[in-house]
Parts: sequence; structure tokens; C-alpha cells
Amino acid sequence: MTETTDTRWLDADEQETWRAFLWTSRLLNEALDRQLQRDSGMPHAYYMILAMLSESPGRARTMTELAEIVYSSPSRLSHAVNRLEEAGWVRRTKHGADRRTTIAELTDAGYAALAEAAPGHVAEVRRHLFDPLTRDRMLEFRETLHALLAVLDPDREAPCARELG
Amino acid sequence: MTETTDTRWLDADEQETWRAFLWTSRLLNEALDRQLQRDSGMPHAYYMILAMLSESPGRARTMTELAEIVYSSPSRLSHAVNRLEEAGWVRRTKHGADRRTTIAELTDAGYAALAEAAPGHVAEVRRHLFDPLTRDRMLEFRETLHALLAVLDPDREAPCARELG
DNA sequence: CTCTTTTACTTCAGATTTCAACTATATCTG
DNA sequence: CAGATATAGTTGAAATCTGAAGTAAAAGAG
Repeated sequence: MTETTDTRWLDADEQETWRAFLWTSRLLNEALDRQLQRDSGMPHAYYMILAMLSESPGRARTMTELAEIVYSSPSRLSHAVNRLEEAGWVRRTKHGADRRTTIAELTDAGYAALAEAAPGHVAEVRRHLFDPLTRDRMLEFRETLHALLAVLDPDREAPCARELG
Repeated sequence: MTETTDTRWLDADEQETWRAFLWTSRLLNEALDRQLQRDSGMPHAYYMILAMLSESPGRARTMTELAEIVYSSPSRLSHAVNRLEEAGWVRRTKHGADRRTTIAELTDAGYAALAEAAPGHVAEVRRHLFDPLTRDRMLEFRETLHALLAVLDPDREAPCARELG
């Protein structure tokens, strides 16, 4: 509590890097949210839920798994799935063996909505994230992000855990 | 409208890069929000408003300037300043010459709150963003972010516009 | 000097997120 | 098996954010 330690402030380069990261992520997120909301009537967070479900075996996941995959709190996911269920894009089922767990399943309508939203969304991601970068820069960017993720989310199985053995 | 063009989907590397960026920015933002909310009772967005005001001449800015600096919509800023004013951290004044414009000014209490919040916040940024990166990686990361910002926010005066002349 | 347009900001309503309970089921302990 | 604890998920209220509409003042057009 009594933090007598001197703070090591950010130097100019760090300051600029930090703010660049902040603004970049905010602007990118806003651009994607606007595009998806305008063209497909859903926020980006909801698109991601549909996308992750579509890649899951049987297009279904337990709520807990799904929350982990989309980096969402259980509460936020629950609210979101409520809306997605209202839209008819996701269906909830009860797990047979463990009756605590709920399974969220992508409906055909949900898959169709995703399929229709995807091209515009991908175009937006490409335009803002990949078009401005050379391939090499993109790959080194990814390495940097993985280094950050390793600290931010240590428990996650590292996506680049090839060097482990 | 009739988008007959075939979508160029993301390849595996792009997909991984995109999601790494998404999760990194989300996790970092959540970490900072939690730390600031817990230790200083304010969300990160509000901290940023105080911080930007503190760096402004006279610790004051018009609402429009402030909104641009913190990359916020006028509406969001207005709501935020309402709360900051309730907290006694910011004061609104009317501009003399142009009676449309409102000036937001950091109060002494606001400066004090900022000063108290800063060390913990900076430590969190350092821990999550800079400790995991070498200096070179940090600098190249910054270049990449500037390349993205140039597209996301073309009207902004580029922070690295040295090459222009 | 009116009329129109722009600019600066606020407000309203609705949507989403957060955080703290809360319910229900399963598991573990003795 | 009874009781404690852990897990899975939901709910409700408060906070925040969004987008559209509204207000007021300034600037421009005729």
C-alpha cells in the first residue's frame, strides 16, 4: 500500500508506443463495429461469437468454453447469447450428462447471417490491418503480439509453442 | 452494393495475427480498467481524459479539442465529463469569445487524483506492454502501429512526419 | 440585415458491459 | 450419505457507450 518505490515513468518512445497502441486498437475496433452494425446489424463482439461457434465441432460449445474462446466474462456472454437467441441465430440446449452446463449452438439462420456478414467484415479487417503492412512486418507484428499475450494470458496454450520440447 | 467480387479470405498467418491483435488489445484494456477501477475508482477512459487535460496548456481544453485528443465521440466525452465534474475532478467554463464552446479544466482535486493514480497505472502498462518486449521490438512495434494509424486516421498529423519535406 | 448552414455541445433513448449476487448441480470429505 | 465446497450459468442493477435528435451560437449567402 505505502508505495515508497519511485515510479519508473515512461520515456518518450514508450509513451508514443503506448498511445499508438491504444489509439490503433480503439480506432480499429470502432471501424469494425461501425461496419458490422451498419451492414449486418450486429456488434463485432456478437459476430465473433457466431464466428467461433461456426468453427466449433457441431457448431456448438458450452457457455464456459465459448466464453474462454472469445475472451468474454460469463456474464457478458450470457447477455450476448440472450440477444443472439432472440435474433434466432443461436440456440441453447442442456447438456445431458452434466445438467449445469448449457450448450450454445449456431442455428442455420445464424450461420447464414454469419456467411452474409463475413465478406464485408473481412474486407474491413484487410483494409485496416493488412493492406498497410508488408508481409514481413505483419509476421513480426504477430510475434510481438504473442510475446504480449504470453504475459497477459499465461494459462492459454501458446499458439506458437513449437519451441517447447 | 451487389458485391460480386470474390472475398479474399484471411490466410492462416493473417488470421492468427488478427486474433492476436484483438485478444491483446482486449486483455490489455481489461487489465488496465480493472487496475484503475480497483485502485483509483475510475475507468481507463476517464483516467485518459484527466491525463490529457493535465498535459494541456492551463490544464484546460475545449470539449471538441479534448474529444479529438482522446479519440472520443463528443457524446461520450460529454457523458464522461459529467461524471468527472460530479467527482470534482473537472470544471466546465464557458469560453468568452465564442459562447458555443465549453472549456473543460482539470481541478486541483482532479490533478491530485491523477497524480495518485498514475504510478499504479504506469506500472501496469509497463508490466504488460514493455517488460515483455526488448527495446528494438518495442520500436519496431511502434513503427507498425504508426503505419496502421496512417490509414485508420489519415487526417491526424502524423507523429513521425519527419520525412515529409 | 435576414436566412441558411455550420459548429459546438448536450440530451435522450436504447444497447452493451460490469460487478455483485443468486440458483442449481456436481464433487469432495469424513 | 450429510455437509461443505466448487462449478456452470443466469440475473439485476448500475455504469458506460452509441447514434440520433435537439439546442444554441457563430459564420456565410444574398
